[in-house]
Amino acid sequence: MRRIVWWARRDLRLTDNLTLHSALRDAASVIPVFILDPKLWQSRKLAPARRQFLCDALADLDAQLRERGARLIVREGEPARELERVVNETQADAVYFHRDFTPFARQRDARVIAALAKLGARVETFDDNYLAAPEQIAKDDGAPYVVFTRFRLRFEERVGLPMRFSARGDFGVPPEIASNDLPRVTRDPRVARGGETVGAKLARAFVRRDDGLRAYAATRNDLARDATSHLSPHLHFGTVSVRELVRAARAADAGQPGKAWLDELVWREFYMHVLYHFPHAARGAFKREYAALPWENDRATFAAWCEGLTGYPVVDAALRQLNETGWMHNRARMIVASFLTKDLLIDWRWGEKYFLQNLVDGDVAANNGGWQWAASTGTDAQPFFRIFNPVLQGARFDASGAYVRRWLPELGRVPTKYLHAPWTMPADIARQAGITLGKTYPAPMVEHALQRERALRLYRKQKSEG
DNA sequence: TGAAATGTTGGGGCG
DNA sequence: ACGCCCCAACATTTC
Repeated sequence: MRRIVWWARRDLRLTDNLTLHSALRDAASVIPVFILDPKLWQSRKLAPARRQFLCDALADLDAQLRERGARLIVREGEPARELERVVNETQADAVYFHRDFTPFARQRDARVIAALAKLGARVETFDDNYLAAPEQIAKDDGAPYVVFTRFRLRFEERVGLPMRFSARGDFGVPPEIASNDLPRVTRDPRVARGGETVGAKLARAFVRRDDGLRAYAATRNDLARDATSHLSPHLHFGTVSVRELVRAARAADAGQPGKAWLDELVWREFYMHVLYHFPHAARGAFKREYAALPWENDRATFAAWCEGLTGYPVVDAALRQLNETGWMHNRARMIVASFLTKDLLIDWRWGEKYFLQNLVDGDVAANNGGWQWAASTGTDAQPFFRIFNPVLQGARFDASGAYVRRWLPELGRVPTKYLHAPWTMPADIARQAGITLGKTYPAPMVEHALQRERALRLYRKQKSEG
């Protein structure tokens, strides 16, 4: 009787899961395993919000498996070694898992495949959490794409309406092997709940609601409304199926706004594609002429950015939102990234790392792509002279000031007119609003106009020197 | 998926 | 009536 280990990673769901579907099809007994890699799990830098979301997802997965008479085996340790053990203990014939394309994951999986080959266990991998495999999209000459609009054209040619893979079948009798308890953390109610059950509800609501998918193009930049889908952490951990999302969005026939949202999924594909084909981008600038930009990298300045103490309200509100909830509005991500790189002259990789550690949806490929876009070092990035003005961005995308007031209650009584530039407030109004710059709220740590000029000089010089 | 600088136009005030 | 200036509004160019 055939036993197959389903090594669950970033596919923590039963619905429309190609790997699970294949295991149930091929085996009389399927053993779901999740491995906590101490390299990630024990890292002190891993934000509680991320931990919490993953714990939710594992608990939900286990609960669903129990309804099917199975359970989730949780192990902690080096993946290759733990899988060897599981295979030995269960006498499994094969291990199935989906491909993950980050450099770290590819190395890890190569070790796993080598270790299992020695044991004589069959390994099969599947492409599950992207719509297209990285090899599937290429120019006519076989080269990978580096420009989004061309990538999208080819993507639309090659990727139709995705299939659905059922999880029909029997898991068989759960093996009597050791499992760690499900990891638990103290829940913070400000952090989004994880898990397939929540993800499915969120997806359904977003596609159906009038202010969801149908309004996306018009509302997505409104910081206070926060009308984006919030599905990114679910996409990262695979607690929703990206194929299911495409089917649902297409079925909703939401016109142009729906297409704008589907485009965001294509960006996700594009950034994975780029990282896969250009691994050097994981470590530094995709555009090599910007590999050695002389960043100032002042540690105290960076700390102020992290804590949301820059003195620019829209920037500070965004960082506080991140620190308190593990989430940041996408428009705000662009604003703070522009500010870190072009106003504070700090290496985008510092910000990239901070995001990856603290965002619940922190995803190597999308995060790297986004930061390189903002820093103008990436594929199809914004040109270096596009520099966001944090005051104007605040006024445009948080016109009512509700976003800033929500995350910076100390500015609650500042009139909207001055909210995004409190240093311009006349003394008597500041007194009435209870603001003493430098005390109740920081004075701006840099002058935007000045820093903009410095950034322009820096990039221009670097570009000419190659 | 910018912003600032610079250029152009046209209406109104004024001598 | 006319030229001149000012400047807001809009357009274009530049970074």
